[in-house]
Amino acid sequence: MDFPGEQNYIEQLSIDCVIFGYHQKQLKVLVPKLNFNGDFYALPSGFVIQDEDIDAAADRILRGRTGIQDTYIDQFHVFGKAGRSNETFLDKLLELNKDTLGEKGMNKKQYDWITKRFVSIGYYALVDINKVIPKKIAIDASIDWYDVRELPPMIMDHNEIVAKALDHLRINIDDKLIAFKLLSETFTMKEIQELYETVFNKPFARNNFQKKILDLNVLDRLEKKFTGAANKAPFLYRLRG
Amino acid sequence: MDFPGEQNYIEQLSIDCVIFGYHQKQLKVLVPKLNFNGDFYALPSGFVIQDEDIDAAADRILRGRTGIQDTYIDQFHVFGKAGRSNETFLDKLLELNKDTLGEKGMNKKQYDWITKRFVSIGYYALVDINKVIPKKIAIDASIDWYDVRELPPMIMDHNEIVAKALDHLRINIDDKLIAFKLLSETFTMKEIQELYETVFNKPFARNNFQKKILDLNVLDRLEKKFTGAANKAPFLYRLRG
DNA sequence: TCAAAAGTGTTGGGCTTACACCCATGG
DNA sequence: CCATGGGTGTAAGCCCAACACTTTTGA
Repeated sequence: MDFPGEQNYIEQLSIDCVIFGYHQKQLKVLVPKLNFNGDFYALPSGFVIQDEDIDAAADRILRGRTGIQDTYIDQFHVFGKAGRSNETFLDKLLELNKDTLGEKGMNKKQYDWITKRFVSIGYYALVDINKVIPKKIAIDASIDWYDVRELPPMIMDHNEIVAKALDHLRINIDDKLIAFKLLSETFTMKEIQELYETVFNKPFARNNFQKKILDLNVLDRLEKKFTGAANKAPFLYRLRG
Repeated sequence: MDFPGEQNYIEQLSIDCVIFGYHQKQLKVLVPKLNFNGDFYALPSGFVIQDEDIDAAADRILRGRTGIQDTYIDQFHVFGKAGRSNETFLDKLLELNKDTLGEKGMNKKQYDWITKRFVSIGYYALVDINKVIPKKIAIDASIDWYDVRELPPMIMDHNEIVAKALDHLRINIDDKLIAFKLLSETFTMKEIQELYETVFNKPFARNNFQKKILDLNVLDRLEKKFTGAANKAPFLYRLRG
């Protein structure tokens, strides 16, 4: 969430980003907490500048919180119910922040702008969580990775947006070869499998899974990875190209 | 395309509808021609009223040109390139309609509103072409069904929008059981097959196709259809439920 | 009785799934 | 040499594509 200030944005149109990461068998979503009294969590969001492609706006929002670009990001759904507005949450926020609001610098004009009914384009991005140093922007009190199954209650319909993003991730993970975007540059077969098992919340047979992934013909097999464990060392792989 | 007049619409946000019909082995799209000098074709479009769901807006636009509601309609993509504006086409239109423009009633304020950069949500709908009597609205000179492969050049990126809608129709036709929406209430297996062959532009084996469709378990077999032809009469089917 | 088109059966190949076995590794 | 976990092979079953055959219809 951005306070629009004097920026030349398209009105009543926003972009919400569901940024997925993966770490220790958990699928994670990057969620900032707003820098106000009260526990307000909101997806990384923003608006579209007048002379900016919507995809570029989504990239910009992603980059603002992660520093990442050139990863997978795609629109997946438009959220446009009639009553879809920041007003409810913002009034609650204002109520809890009467005293400090002057400092934070939201004026009446901004309030009117931001509390209109909004149509939001949902984007989801997949990032290598190790490459990301989450960045707070002005309105963030904190920004952290949360397990997709243990998200805090977020403002508006943001929890639904994540649920729908996860649906689309599942649908597209095989067709668009996007799973690898969640892993480091090199990874073992077991790591891919655990990622799949996390995303789909079900086990896969080890041998058949390996066959399926290798049959995609998009991985290069690299050297073995010696961990020191008393067992056969797994190969490392890397996405080709 | 609608001239916004005094309506309370969301600015810079439009909805474009690709309305598919099917007739005589042709997949058709409903395209109005604008009531101005010059050959301006544009998809049925409109804007979102402030207190209206975007889905309701799409329904309203569909209903306005077809009278149809309660059919399949769904958003499929947002078109939001930075330079996406009516200005180029509208200036050409104005140039060709200098003399009559006063009558048509577009004023400067409306011109400014309509020529801004627009983000458009693409919807596609599937209708039973026999149930539709295409309706001209004020700005239409005519409205007709065109073979999806022989569309006239349309304004802005509308030809691309149709191409993308067709992609989504192909992707969803099996999963969402939407093909039947393009047929009359009762139909023969051959008619379904011809529809599929038209949509995918390739032949299907008759016996295997029948098996596949019946295995969906969504059709009721009705009485036979006697056409008077000197051959076995095919069964009629109807979508169950 | 015949041609045309609809309905149904059957076979083979490819892909997925389940089970089994072998191999590398460090203690 | 053993436990552990990784890599690979194989057979069964399912799905889909191709071919074949039968049935119905009106001339």
